[in-house]
Amino acid sequence: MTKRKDGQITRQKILDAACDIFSEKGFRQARVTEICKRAGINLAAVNYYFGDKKNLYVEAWRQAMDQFMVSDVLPPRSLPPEERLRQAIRNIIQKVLDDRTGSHFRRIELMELANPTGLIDDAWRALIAPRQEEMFQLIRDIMGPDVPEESVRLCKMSIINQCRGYILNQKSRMGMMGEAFDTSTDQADRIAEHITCFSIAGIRAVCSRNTADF
Amino acid sequence: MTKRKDGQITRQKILDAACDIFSEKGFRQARVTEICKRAGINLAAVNYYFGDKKNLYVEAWRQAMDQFMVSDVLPPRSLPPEERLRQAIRNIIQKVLDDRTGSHFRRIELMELANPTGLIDDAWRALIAPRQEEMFQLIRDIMGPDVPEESVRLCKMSIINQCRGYILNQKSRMGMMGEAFDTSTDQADRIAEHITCFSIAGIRAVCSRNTADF
Amino acid sequence: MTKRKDGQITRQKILDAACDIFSEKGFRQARVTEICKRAGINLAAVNYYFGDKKNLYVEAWRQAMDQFMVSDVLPPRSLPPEERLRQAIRNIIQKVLDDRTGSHFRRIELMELANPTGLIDDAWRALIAPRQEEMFQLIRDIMGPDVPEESVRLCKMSIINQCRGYILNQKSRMGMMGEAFDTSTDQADRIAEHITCFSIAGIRAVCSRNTADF
Amino acid sequence: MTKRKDGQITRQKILDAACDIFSEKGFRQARVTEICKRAGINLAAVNYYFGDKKNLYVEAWRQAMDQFMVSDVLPPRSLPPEERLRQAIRNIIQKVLDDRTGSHFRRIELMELANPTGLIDDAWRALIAPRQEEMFQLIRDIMGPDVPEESVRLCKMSIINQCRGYILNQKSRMGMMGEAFDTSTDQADRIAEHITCFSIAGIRAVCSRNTADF
DNA sequence: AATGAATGAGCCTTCATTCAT
DNA sequence: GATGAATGAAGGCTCATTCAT
Repeated sequence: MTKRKDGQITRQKILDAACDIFSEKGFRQARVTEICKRAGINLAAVNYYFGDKKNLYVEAWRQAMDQFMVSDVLPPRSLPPEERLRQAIRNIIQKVLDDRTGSHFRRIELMELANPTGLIDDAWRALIAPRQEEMFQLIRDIMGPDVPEESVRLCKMSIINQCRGYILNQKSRMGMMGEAFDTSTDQADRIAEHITCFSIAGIRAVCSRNTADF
Repeated sequence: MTKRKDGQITRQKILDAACDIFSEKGFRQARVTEICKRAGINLAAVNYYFGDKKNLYVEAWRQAMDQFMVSDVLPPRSLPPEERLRQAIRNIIQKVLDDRTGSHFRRIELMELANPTGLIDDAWRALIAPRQEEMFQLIRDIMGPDVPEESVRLCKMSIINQCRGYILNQKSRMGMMGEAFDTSTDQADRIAEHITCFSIAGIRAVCSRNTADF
Repeated sequence: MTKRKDGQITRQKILDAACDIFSEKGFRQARVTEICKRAGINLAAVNYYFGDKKNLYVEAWRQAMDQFMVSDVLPPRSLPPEERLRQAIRNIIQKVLDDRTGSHFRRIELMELANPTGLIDDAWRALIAPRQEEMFQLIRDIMGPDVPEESVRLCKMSIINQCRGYILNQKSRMGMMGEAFDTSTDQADRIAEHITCFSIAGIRAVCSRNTADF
Repeated sequence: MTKRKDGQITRQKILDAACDIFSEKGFRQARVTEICKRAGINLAAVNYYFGDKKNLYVEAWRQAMDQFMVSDVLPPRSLPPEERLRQAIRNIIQKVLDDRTGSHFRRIELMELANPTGLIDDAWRALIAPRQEEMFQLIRDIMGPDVPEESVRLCKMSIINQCRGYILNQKSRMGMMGEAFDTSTDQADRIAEHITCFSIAGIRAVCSRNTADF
């Protein structure tokens, strides 16, 4: 019994280390050796528990996704849509700027977008795509039913892309240009508030442009 | 036809192939073998012309940068700032969505942000950072002198990040969610127009929020 | 018999093969492939056990040094200095002419002198230089305190160089000029005796020349 | 006519550079590229003038040998043998310690002894071995006709090895142990004088030991 | 007479994976 | 349940050599 428990603990340590490394370097650049070293376990254990690197990646991604899902509660529909958007954005940004497990999901997602392996496409489509659909609906609620679908989609892209950008900024000194953003919680809130304010105005503008056009 | 060509031609073929592969896969994941195969030359020629992979990367990046710079004329300052922003965004988006050489620069930049090698930081700082400064000034012109610098920076980030996101979408089927954006010129213009409209409204909102604060 | 052995055994086999090859060909000209072939192991095992070629070289040198040190007991100080010199020279020559592990240390040292890598300078200074200092003292004991230091040093060089020369003779047919020295133990003793006799007389001559000068 | 002259000049430049590099690094560690760079000529010229690296080595060696021979006039036989030995040793040491062309021959010889290629064995046997025979005779003249041949040979080895050692000392900081020998002409004379004094005494000692033995 | 261009062979190293215990 | 040992495949780099002009 205790033995099994140890096994699960070891497995978990590998998974945690894998999340760290994969989110930091992406699938290909991550080294199995490095993951094992960080986990403090034997190199062969990866094969023992996960078969191969690819499967470890999928499992790590699944864990990151679960951790993300658990804490990613969308704001209650009773709130006005703008307020729901505000909370959603703050939620995203806080996790993006969180150096701990909070950013694993978003970082792996980004690495996968930048350098696709195709290994997690299916899981992504099954579990994450619906979330994006919720974001779509949220924006649709703000814009009203009359604007064409493409406009809603473009607004959704604008918001998601604004948030995603901050992942990159954490990874490279290049993006900074000496503008040392400090990523404290306070800063996260200021960024989130900015994106919210910026985007709500953007949405409204796109909205009225569309209605004006027709 | 001749077996020993001009040399500059061969060099150029290597460089072009390198731009393709590096922008597609990033420095580490790019294979010198693959670059040579695409260029139709011997593996050792890379050493002959460029010394090593690192230097080839730097040279490829330099070429991508030159190609980018040549066509990246900022709008004349005589135009009102909003119009200049519109043109600047269209310029960026068109090149981002251009499958040919136009997107090399932005793609390599993205790969470098996601997986920094540090090899091009210096060139980036020297040549690209000033461009970002111009974008900063452009937004400052729109916002006026009274808003705090952080607000201007955040707006700049919002715009750049909106544009950058479309590079990711080109690389992965994941981001699409079946929303097959066609990346024709027409589509590029629609996206650019959206970002412009969205962002100008965003900028103004942030602007008035700031002045209201004080 | 078993396919997976103790590991230390394999490590030792690599090390022994490395001593052979490195002492025969020097660092640069030695081929890791050849070492592995001689050790009967896979090429990648070098990386597994030693990291890289440089480190294997350092470890091989260390082993050669240890084997050398263990049997390199200086003659007891109770003996008259001439007798101590006689024993020291015999000790050196016997190991120089020993085709087995005995000559590894001196051969690698020679290769390093002829084609320095700099990889073993530190270990050399720490462990071997003091030995040379002992030889210096031994000669100083013979010469007495009045001769200038340079004379002692030159005598030390004369003795060491006489011994070293026989390493060269073993490596090339060129030096032989058809004078097939057989390197049997008997021959080693005759060479050692010659060098001793030759050198003691030389030392005394230098000694009296110096005292005559003053 | 002038063209041919240029050709000879180029050929000579290659040869001089080859002597430098080969004597410094030995055959295998010398790089054709480096030789050409030092000669200021095209890489392919080596093949044009010399066919391949091996032949260039042989030719470089031949030139070094010629330069050596020209200046290596043995002392006149009219002098007493000890004086002839003194001059011969000074001759060797001066050239050994000469950083310019003087040391090429001895250095290449040493590298060949330490790491034989076998490429110059024949030339060595034909031209150099006789010189060693002269040295043998010189020592024989000192020792007289009664000592066994092996004793003469061992004395010859003692002298040659004493001289050879100083080549190694110039190449590695290791051999020095902080005893910075300065290799000025003055120093060369002191070393030569030491070896002479040391060796003549040594020869005599061996001599009398032998006669005493019989 | 001379050279720029190009190549092939070989080397060291990395790394995921497999084997035997 | 877990691990130390070992390996094969592949990558980047070096370098002497060859080719065409």
